[in-house]
Parts: sequence; structure tokens; C-alpha cells
Amino acid sequence: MGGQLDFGRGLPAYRVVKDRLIQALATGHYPAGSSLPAEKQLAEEHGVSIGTLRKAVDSLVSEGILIRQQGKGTFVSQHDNQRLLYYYFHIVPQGQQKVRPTTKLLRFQRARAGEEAAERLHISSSSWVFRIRNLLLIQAKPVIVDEIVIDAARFDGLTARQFESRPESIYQLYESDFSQTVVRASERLRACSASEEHAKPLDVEAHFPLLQIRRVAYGFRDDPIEWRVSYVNTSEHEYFSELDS
Amino acid sequence: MGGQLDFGRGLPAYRVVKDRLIQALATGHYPAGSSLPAEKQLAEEHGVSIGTLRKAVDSLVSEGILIRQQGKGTFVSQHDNQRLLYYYFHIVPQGQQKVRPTTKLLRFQRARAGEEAAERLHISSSSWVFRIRNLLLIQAKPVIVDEIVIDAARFDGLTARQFESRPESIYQLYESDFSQTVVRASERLRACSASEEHAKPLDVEAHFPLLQIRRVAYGFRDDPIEWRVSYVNTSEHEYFSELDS
DNA sequence: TAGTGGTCTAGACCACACA
DNA sequence: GTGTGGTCTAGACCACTAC
Repeated sequence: MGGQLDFGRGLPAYRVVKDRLIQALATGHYPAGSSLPAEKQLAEEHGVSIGTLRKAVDSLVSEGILIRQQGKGTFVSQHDNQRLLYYYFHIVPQGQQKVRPTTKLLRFQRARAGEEAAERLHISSSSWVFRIRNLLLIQAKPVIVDEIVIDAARFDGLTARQFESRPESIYQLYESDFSQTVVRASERLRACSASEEHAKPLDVEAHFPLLQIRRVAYGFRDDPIEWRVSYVNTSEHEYFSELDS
Repeated sequence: MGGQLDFGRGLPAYRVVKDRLIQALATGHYPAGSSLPAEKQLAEEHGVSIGTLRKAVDSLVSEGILIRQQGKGTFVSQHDNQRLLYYYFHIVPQGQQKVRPTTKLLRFQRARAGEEAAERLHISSSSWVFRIRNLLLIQAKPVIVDEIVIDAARFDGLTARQFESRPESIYQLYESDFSQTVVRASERLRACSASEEHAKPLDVEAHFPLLQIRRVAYGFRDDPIEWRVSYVNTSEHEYFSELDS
């Protein structure tokens, strides 16, 4: 067939195929880490040519959702440490490369969302959430305090113990234990004065200038998964950002 | 022909074509704003099929170097205001969209590079540079002080008057008057205390927490074009960052 | 050797811009 | 209508992986 539109509302075929693949990913049809069928077979399944199928997969690969390995197959991207460190952790030692941080749980509580978190997470302000305070140390120095808020309904049954004994990273925990896969995030940064509450764990004086990062992390369907406010001591570390394209 | 390798050292054809296009762009063969030949013709010129040619162009489009317009042609990206605002200006009013800033030149001088600028710009520390201090106002409020350093050899003959009477943006000036096209940048952010020097133009008290942004801007060939340190009052504005892919 | 993704072709038709 | 980019096909062969 030539230019068939049996598909959707005028969408090109590769877009339709891409949306179907996202659908399959979001519903757990292809779990994180699993491999997709071969491209030839996928093309047949969706009734498109291999070139068109590849265009759909190309797009998901460029978004970091799928990973192709020549000779082996196409895999659903996992939140392995390398990947996480690369995409979602932008704090580096002054002029150096990235280093993996260690963490210490400072607080874990179940509470009402409140105004700001509710807005960010698209839930009502009276919804239950988990509020987690986490200290990150880089090369044994306290550098970041994270204030994390997640919807209790999405992370039903999460406990402090489970949180502390997570494999490595928090997003890995979200994925492996709750099927919540973070695929993108948006951050807003400001400079602020350290409050007593944050100065202490960071081992700085009150009113010391800190970098504040307010992040929303989103899933496959652009649904907000996590709201996080980080306070960073940037005296020996910095936030690194590439402005491409 | 099938899998011809008359091209380069084992590089795929679309990569070879892409490199040739970059070469042509860097040497001014296709000036900023001009249109490229039609894809069919380009494909013939480079001896590849239209699909392969498109793959090369796709890549340059995704990097923001070329812009396609269906029915009209493919154009060399200009540093028009929209584009600049979008890619290289990440300061937004609290929770709002981007707004175009106005500027005021505070200082313009010719000086020696010094250690840090020399390292960033890949020149010797005794090289001549222009040091420019620029104030940016958003909705009439002073928000950013930029300290800009550029290699005097690259921007031979630049004058304060020329700088002040630039079309709109600084990168547009670089491009139109000196054929220096910025295609990407990397930034490092920290929180700091306002010095007297920066507190005054920003209309804040000394030691007020400011966001410091240290940026290197690069050209087609990954050559550093500009070194810039910005100081931002983030009490009513913030730095916005998308973590995709 | 068999199976996977990576590259490439030589067309075709569609959607859009402009005269 | 002519010319442009946008999409799509139905194969082919190459490079890599694993057995």
C-alpha cells in the first residue's frame, strides 16, 4: 500500500507506531530491561515497512527510552547507575567529572500534600504523600539536601526501611518496586540563603548561599511522578548544564 | 551501487555527507539565513540516495543548525531572536514564560586574557581580549550582570559603539559582523554572595545570594567563541532547565 | 551459522508554499 | 502548476553478537 491512513487522525504511520510502543511500555507489556521483538517482526506486527518501524524506534532511542545494541537487540532502558548519573544528576565537583554520591536518610513521613506539591504532582492538596529528606555526600562531604515529595497512592506501601535499602538510586527503586519510570524532568534553579534546617546537615552557617533546585520528574505519559527540592552547597561543587541543539 | 566505501575511513555515507555539509557551513559556503539546494539536488551532488541525504540533514536539523520548512526549503539557522531566546537564555520570571530582556552596557575594555579566560578560550593568558560588562533588565528590573570575555583576534576591530548598536542579541552580532556562529554552550552554576561591584547595578545589598553562571559558547568546530560569567538575582526570576533524553 | 541492528537504495505519493 | 520538504516502501547488503 502507498500512503495509507487507516491509522489515526492524519498522524503519520511512524507516529502511530511510536504511540503504540509507548502505550505498550507504559502498561508494562515490555518491562524495563526486557528486549523488544526484532525490528523485522515488529514491522510486520504493526503493518509498516522496516524503514517506518525504524523511524518510530529511532525517536524512542533518541529520547533515551529504548536502547539499541547492534547484533543483540533493542532493549527497554533501565535505570542503571550510569544512566541515572548521567541524565538526572548534574552536580559535579568543581571542574571535575561526575562522582557517585552516598546518601543518608534524614526524615521519612506520611503527610498531606499541601499547596505547592499538590500543584506540581497534579493531585489535591489534601492527598496523602510521602515526604522524604535525604542527605547526599560526595567524597564523604555533605553537599546536597533533598526534600522529596511523592504521591502515596502511586507508591502504595513504601516504607522507610524499603527506601533506605534500595538498590542504588531512588529512580531505580521507583521503577523496580512501583513500575514508575522517570523519563524526563524539568528543573528550576535559584540562589537562596541557608535556613537553620538545611545549614546544619550541610555543615555550613545559616544564611550561607545555597543553590536551590526545584524538580518535577515525569513518566512515559508526561505524568508527574516526583516533586523534589534540593539545596546544594556549591562552594566545592557546581551544577553542570549543556545547551545543545 | 550497494555498500560503497569510496568515502572515508569506514564512516557511513550519511556521516560523510553531514561532515561535508558542516564544512561548507563553517567556510561560509552556505551563509546564515540562506537556503540549501533542494534535497534531490543535494543528493545528486553528493552521490547518495535521497534517503541517505535526508539522514544527514536530519541530524543537522536536530542539532538546530539547519531548519526545514515544508514546501519552501532548508535554511541555515539564523540567530534570530526567537531561537536565541529559546536556546541560550534560560532565565525566566518566577513560574512564567520567557520574556525578552533589555540591556545596558556598563563597561567595554581591551585587556589581557588572564588565567581563567585563557584556559576557557584556548588562548594564551597574555592574548588580547575584549572584556564587556553588560546589565540585563527584565520588565525594567535589573536581573543579570554579564561579564563577557572574547578573543580580540577573533573579533578584530570590535568597538563599544558597534556592540551597543547591535541588531538585537549578542550572538547575532557575532554571527553577522564576525562570522562566529554559536551552536552550543556549556554552563556551570553556583550560588554566591553578591560583591559590591555586582550588588550595585543589580540594586541589591552586598552579600545577597546570587546565582553565578559560567558559560563557554562553542562554534561549528567545537572551538570556544565566548567565555561569560553571569550573576543573576533570582528573587523574582529563575533558571529553567529541561532534562530530557 | 543464524539472528540482530545499521546502512542504503530508487523510486513513489502526499502536504505545503508560491506564483 | 511547479518545486519544496514529509512520508513510506520492499527490498538489499554490511557489521556485530552469540552459539
